[in-house]
Amino acid sequence: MAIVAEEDKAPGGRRERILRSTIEVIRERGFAGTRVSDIAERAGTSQGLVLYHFGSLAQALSTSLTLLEDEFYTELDEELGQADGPIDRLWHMAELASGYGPAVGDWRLWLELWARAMHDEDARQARESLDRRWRAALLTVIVEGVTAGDFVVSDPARASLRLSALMDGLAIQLALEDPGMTRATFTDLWWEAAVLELQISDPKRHKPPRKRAKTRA
Amino acid sequence: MAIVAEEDKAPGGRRERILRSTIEVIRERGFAGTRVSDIAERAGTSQGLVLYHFGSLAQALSTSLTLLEDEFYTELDEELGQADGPIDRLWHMAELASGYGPAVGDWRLWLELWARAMHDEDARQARESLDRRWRAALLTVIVEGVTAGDFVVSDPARASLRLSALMDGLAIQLALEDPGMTRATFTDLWWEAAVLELQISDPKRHKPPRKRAKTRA
DNA sequence: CGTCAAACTGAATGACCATTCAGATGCCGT
DNA sequence: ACGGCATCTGAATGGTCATTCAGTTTGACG
Repeated sequence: MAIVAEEDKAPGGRRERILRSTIEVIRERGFAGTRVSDIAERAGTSQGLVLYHFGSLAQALSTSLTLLEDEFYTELDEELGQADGPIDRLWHMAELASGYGPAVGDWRLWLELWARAMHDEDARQARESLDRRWRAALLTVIVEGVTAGDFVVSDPARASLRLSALMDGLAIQLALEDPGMTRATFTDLWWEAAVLELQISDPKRHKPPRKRAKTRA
Repeated sequence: MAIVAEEDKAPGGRRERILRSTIEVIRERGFAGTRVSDIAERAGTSQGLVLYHFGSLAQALSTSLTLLEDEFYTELDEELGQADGPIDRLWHMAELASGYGPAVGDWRLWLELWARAMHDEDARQARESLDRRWRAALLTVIVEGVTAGDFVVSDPARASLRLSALMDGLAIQLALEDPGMTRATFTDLWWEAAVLELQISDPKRHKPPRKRAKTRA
């Protein structure tokens, strides 16, 4: 009889489980604080297996980054698909970024990634790719809105660059739990800037009701 | 005859020298990559001395943070004292942040600090204090400008929060050497946002000539 | 000079960890 | 039932540090 721990629910088997655990540990302890033994313990396996699958801790860390990218992309597409119309989609992005989903708004992980990107090539690429993707999504929404006549901007690229930078900046305070910064303040401040920057003429439909509240892992 | 290495120019003796070296090493290798031996080597002393003065690596790291704070404050006051009038002062802050001076615009160090702040109490306090100070300075300038009639803002606190967040966000790209982000773009994008946010009516005196170009350490 | 404390050194010491390894254990095809 | 391969384990192994320590140098002060 094969012994199957009840934790083994997730598809993908042990290997993927280890990757997920790796991300969780990084989130909690940071890249620098992540040990092979932490990962193994979290995944419910032996240290040996982690190394068996990934060869080294460094490899395990960077492989987990690509899993993170996948989840980011998936979440982004999925969530943006639900909104219709530029204004709605823009609002949805603000919510996502404020920590709504499991991957996109996971700012503690983001801070870790930024710091690591300065010293590690894989991290550098991962963050650049993630960032590019996010900014592209924002740009798309903006262009869409301009076409539809909802937004008025002279330079959409500039606007998306600035609005995404603003998000990052606000996110730092959010991640660091700065007194005076909450998810609500985050979306509030950002949305106000967006309204200004994009000259949103009809921002009446501001706060559509939230949908699900679950958070994976 | 006392042997004085020519490096010993800096006042404050060995102890302070070690702290400076510590900051330099953190800047280059990050908190996680900083070893006692790196610090000792950089400072031209033995490992033993580092521990003699600070007791532990962790203590050396956090003590160096307070030196960093001091330099930050000094630089900020000094630089802001040079500008006159709110618009000028605001522009000066943009320049400072873009990496003009040695401490304030040292964004790689900032990213390191943010990441460490999530796991280390001393770092958390240092960054919060630094951040508070910076935002307070910005707020002061804004209020000054409102009083003088140069700016028009309904909520100065909100404005300063948003403008400093934007700086942080742009700074990330600068620190990470994102293609398409330079010091010039940084000040450009930020200034444009400031003009919009503060309704600067007379932004004619945009780019006063730079002064000195030297960089400490 | 001589003494004493502070500053300083460099060679142990020992802890912590990634990595290796010798071997279980399960599984699949025959 | 059996060979063979992938998966998996836990106990070594060894390297990399922070930290300790026994002792040397320096400088101030009598």
